Amino acid sequence: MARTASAMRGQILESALRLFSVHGFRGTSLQDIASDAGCSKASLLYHFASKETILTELLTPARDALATLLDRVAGLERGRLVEETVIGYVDLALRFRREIRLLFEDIAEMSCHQTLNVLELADGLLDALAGHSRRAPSRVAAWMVLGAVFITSATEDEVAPDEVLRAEMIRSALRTLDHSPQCAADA
Amino acid sequence: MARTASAMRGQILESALRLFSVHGFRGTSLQDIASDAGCSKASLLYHFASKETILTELLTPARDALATLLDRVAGLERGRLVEETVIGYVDLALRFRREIRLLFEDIAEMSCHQTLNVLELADGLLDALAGHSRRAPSRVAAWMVLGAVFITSATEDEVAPDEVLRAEMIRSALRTLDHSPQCAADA
DNA sequence: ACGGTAACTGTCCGATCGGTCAGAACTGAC
DNA sequence: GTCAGTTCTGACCGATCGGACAGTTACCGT
Repeated sequence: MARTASAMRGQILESALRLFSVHGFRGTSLQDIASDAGCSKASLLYHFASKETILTELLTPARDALATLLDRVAGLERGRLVEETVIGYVDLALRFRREIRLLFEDIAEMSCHQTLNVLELADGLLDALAGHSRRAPSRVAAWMVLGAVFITSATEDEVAPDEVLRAEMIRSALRTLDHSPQCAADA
Repeated sequence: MARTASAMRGQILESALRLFSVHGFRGTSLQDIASDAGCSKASLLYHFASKETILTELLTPARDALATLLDRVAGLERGRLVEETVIGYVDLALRFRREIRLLFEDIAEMSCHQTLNVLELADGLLDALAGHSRRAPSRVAAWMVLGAVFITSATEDEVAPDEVLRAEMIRSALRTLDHSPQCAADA
């Protein structure tokens, strides 16, 4: 074939991003990418030094964009700081959706394929968090609480002692859901 | 050796959970688990039918606990529903921390080891979201927003059109941070 | 003491992976 | 047409993985 270098490179990156975001980095082989991109595995390694080089090249734009955002808000006073950061972060996350998805590797795959059908449970949890509401704001907020608690509890660095962490997570979650607590502090 | 069956099984599960939560499922080999548990790889497969069986057995308690929670809150009226669900979910997440961590596989590993030092950026983002505050409530809320936006934007099912999603994410995030918006709707 | 059974292991296997390499196929400049 | 240089590929390699299996060891009821 011998197309121009940049064309094949672009095709490879596109295929890689798509496959990575579905099956994860480890779950996608060079052969998978090659088949999808319509070239040989050896051709991949002609254009990219290694599998990891492909990943790096895919994530670099998102990384740079985040760095730029942090630079931009660095000098702001506290009032504007939080707001600008939030807006910028949300925009970034939406722009680099597939890149974020690939970071999750195979959480989704693992959840689906397993004997334990976690998906159904997640749906139930989501529904309860949204107070059975089907309105978009409630659903979005429910998703956010789901993710927030999930990630925060997986945090490695000790943000706070467990008791404080628990109390703050509950309060923040109820705030996220715009739910005025009735007796949030009970066990 | 021939210890009692349950003792070796327990040791294997313990080693597996620890290694999975650090290096991820795919990133941990049966040999790794065997070495850590102090037995042969063949011994693993005597106690467990396959690698995946180990994973299933590890996740089952968390799955069951979540199912129990959903059952318990199923009949509640809306006022109590949200609150009980949030508290129950937070407690579950903290109780099954390591299980959750293993679901993330190697996000952490990927972030660290790469040329792009994402960790430093994440710290910066966290700091900005917390409005430079070092107080625990602010830090926890910042972590929650970080995770919330991250996961919500990775969502596959269309919760809402992108514009709605964006607006709701921003509003919810600011609510989570207990930040009264000054002009949250601007671009 | 002995035989059955549960616990355990060394060794091997096929599959798959990321990566190498020599050379074929194609291109554009002259 | 020729030829240098780029692009691409089939075939191969070593490593590693999950798993199979026959055989060994330790335990225990009788």
